[in-house]
Amino acid sequence: MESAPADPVRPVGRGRKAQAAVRAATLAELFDRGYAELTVEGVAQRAGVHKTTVYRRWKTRESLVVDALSEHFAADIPTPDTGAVESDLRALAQALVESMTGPVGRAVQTAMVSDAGRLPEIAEARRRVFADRCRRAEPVVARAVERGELPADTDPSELFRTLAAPVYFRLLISDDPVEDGVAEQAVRVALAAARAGALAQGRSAADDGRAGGQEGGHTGGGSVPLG
Amino acid sequence: MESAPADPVRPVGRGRKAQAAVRAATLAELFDRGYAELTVEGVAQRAGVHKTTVYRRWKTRESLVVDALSEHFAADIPTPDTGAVESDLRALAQALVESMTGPVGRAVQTAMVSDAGRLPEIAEARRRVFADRCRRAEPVVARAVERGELPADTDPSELFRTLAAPVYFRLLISDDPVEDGVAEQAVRVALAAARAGALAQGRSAADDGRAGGQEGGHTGGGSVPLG
Amino acid sequence: MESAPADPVRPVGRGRKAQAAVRAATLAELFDRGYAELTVEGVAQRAGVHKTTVYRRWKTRESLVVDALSEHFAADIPTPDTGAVESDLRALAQALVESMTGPVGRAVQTAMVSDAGRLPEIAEARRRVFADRCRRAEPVVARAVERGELPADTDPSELFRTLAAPVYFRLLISDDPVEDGVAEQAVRVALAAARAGALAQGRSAADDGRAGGQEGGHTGGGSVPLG
Amino acid sequence: MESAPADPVRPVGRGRKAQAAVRAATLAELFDRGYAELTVEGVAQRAGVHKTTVYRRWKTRESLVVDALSEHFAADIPTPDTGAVESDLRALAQALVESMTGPVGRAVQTAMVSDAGRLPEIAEARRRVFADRCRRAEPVVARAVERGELPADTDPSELFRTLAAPVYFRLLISDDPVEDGVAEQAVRVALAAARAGALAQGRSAADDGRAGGQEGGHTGGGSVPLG
DNA sequence: GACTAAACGAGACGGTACGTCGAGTCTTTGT
DNA sequence: ACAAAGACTCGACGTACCGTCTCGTTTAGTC
Repeated sequence: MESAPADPVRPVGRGRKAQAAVRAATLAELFDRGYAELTVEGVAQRAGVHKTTVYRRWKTRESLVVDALSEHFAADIPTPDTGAVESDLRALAQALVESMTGPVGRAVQTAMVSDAGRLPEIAEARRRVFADRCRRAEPVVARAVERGELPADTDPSELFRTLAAPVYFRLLISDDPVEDGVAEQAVRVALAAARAGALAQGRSAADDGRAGGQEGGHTGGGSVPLG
Repeated sequence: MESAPADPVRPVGRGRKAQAAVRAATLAELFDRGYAELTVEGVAQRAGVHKTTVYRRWKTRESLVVDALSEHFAADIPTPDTGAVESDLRALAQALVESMTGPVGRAVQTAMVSDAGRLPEIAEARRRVFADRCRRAEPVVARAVERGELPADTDPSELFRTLAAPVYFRLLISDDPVEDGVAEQAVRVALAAARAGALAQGRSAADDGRAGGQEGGHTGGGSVPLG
Repeated sequence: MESAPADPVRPVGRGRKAQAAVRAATLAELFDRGYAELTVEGVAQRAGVHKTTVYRRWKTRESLVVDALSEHFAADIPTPDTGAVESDLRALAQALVESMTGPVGRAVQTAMVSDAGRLPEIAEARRRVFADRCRRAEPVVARAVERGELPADTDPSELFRTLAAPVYFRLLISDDPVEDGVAEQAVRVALAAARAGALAQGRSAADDGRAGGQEGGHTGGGSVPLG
Repeated sequence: MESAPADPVRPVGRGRKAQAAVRAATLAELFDRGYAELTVEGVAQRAGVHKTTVYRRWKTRESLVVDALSEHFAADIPTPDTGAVESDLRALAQALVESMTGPVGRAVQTAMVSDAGRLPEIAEARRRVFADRCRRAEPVVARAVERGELPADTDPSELFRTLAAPVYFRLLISDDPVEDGVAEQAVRVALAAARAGALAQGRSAADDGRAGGQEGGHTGGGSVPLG
């Protein structure tokens, strides 16, 4: 997501530290003031760096935010294999909760659905992340079905959504606290639903049929006569 | 949220129409460009009105957004009473889905969790709305318990959250489409979970213990050394 | 200078009083804040009248100022005839001094050379006033010459200017006080100069030769490349 | 009047030229439109510079005007010593005339008595300039008295005022042309008056007694009930 | 250990938008 | 009919930040 992060040859020295400071400052400002109120000058000042130093590496305010976030929103959840669905799901849910508690995680998640989420790169990353995670749930479900713990037609994506939705809902939508019990509760609900066959494939009309277009997504679209 | 929207006596003339136009333009800009990129001049131009006319009634860009949104985020969901939990919940879920599909609903909901959600009034409203809706679920649950459709200790708030979370998740977090099946699916999941006793009161540590403070909420807080 | 000041028929009632109040308020604002800082709203408020009431009678801020001043800058100096030049001149000088001491006189005179003086009507009036006054000096000089008090070729205009200049200079240019002695001093100087033949006609190249053009007058002119 | 005009080290580059252009444009606008109609945007445009560039160096419209004028209103008149009063005074008068003919001089002088003259700095400068010039006349008078050309009690300040008044009067008050003969005429009048003892010290009550307050000066004062 | 080239601090600049004030115009309401 | 009230357009104010640019000044890696 950066010009040449893999090339450790040239900018090893002084620049490296400054870059890290700027990225950290960006996250901090994102947390304190939000994307809309984030200013390059504020970030620079917070990083103890001059404005031009920021602009030297990042063309725009947007790319700065994208870069600062991109370090974190790829922090991936592992695919658990504990031998039982319940503990598998618990591991998944706890990993989710942990990834979004703490200042950095919170800042990143909040930013992802805030106005920063309208940036194409962020929107793309968000979609990719959830697609990845849904796919990550597939082996878990497969194993559970083999073990006879879940119905054969259980939809992994739907299971993952059911697991993740309450966590995100509490954190980003309803401002309810996200505490330990939340993960446990999500597991219970998802498991009960899955066992009851409520997460069977094909029953949801919306399923995964969102191939292609995705017009009118989060980023809004053309002019709409709302009035 | 307004001085006297029901009183058509005084400001009937030119001002009334202009106000409505500005509010509509604000929502449209919110949808098209997002809160961060919304400019008063853009709104004014879109409303066919001069910038100072906007500032006459709204002190700041923020209050303009708050006012434009406040007409819609109180659009309340009715308390259904159809004689059966399933249809009650279906009515609830469908009302939710309907309230956030269509350009206006989408713009409002997106704005609520975007940077506009950091505005104290918006954050307050968001919390109030969900608290209201949770309370709205109480009679539904009570009747279901009476009818023996749900366990006696079913938590209405948790039920509502389980119903609402997937809808909001798809719309705002994962950018999945929100279609007809989504409401139905949410009902199935919530019902299965409730029947399985997964939504029993007291089992969730986070329960409703968020009395008072709610410090460190969505609006971010003091400076945090993220780096 | 007004639409119909001589017609006392119609606007006797409420309007009459309001007009006077506005005019007085205009002078007061002119004195307190100066022409550049004079605002119609300030005048209206000071006059206890609504802005539109001012605009009903005066098309522009400028015409308001012109009208308010025009009552006073025509307040003419009488042509004295006391039987001796010295006392004639003294009467003239004292009339001048009196016309510009006191708040109103001071406000009017200051306004005349301030930016209000760029208004064509004001510039015109100023020129007319001084031309009139120079002409007013003619009989005084004629009689003095007859009496043998002054040289035959004494220029009345020049005499008047010599009399008036120090008074205006102190009031408007050097901010020196304009007190009783000033008039007396001006008389002595003018008399001494006239008797010494320093005010003889034709000696001043600039004399009254300013017929016509008057390009580059007080009002400034076209664009000049000063840099 | 500037930070370090003699130090050509630092701001040599782009800034220097822009500053000069803005100052020149300010004078030009002052001449063309007057102080009251002078706008920062107009000045910026005329200087071929952006508005914010003007505001970067000058906090307000007023300080811009003050700075632009301050380069010129200190342009001092030399103290002549030609060996004879008449030629000394002639040199003085001609220097005066020259300093206020030509577009820049005219603009500056006009601005000094216009509404810009209400600015404290301008008023102060105006007073200081005339005080300086009066003092400058002292050695001229002293030498003339030694030579027996003028009465011993001749007041230098009064002499200077008598010399300057007609020039300023023609330029700023009566809009008469200021031509070559004017200086000559002023010298004749001043000389005649001085020789006749009309400029003796102590005879003018107002003399230099303006110690202290000087309340109600050119800058206007508190609210006065003119009506 | 001196040299070179990059990265940096500093800050002016053209721009866009902010939120405010005042000029004039126009419409509505009350008398 | 006219005056009070006030909403509206328009233009300028003075401010903050954006992103670009050009200077000197470190300072890191090389010779």
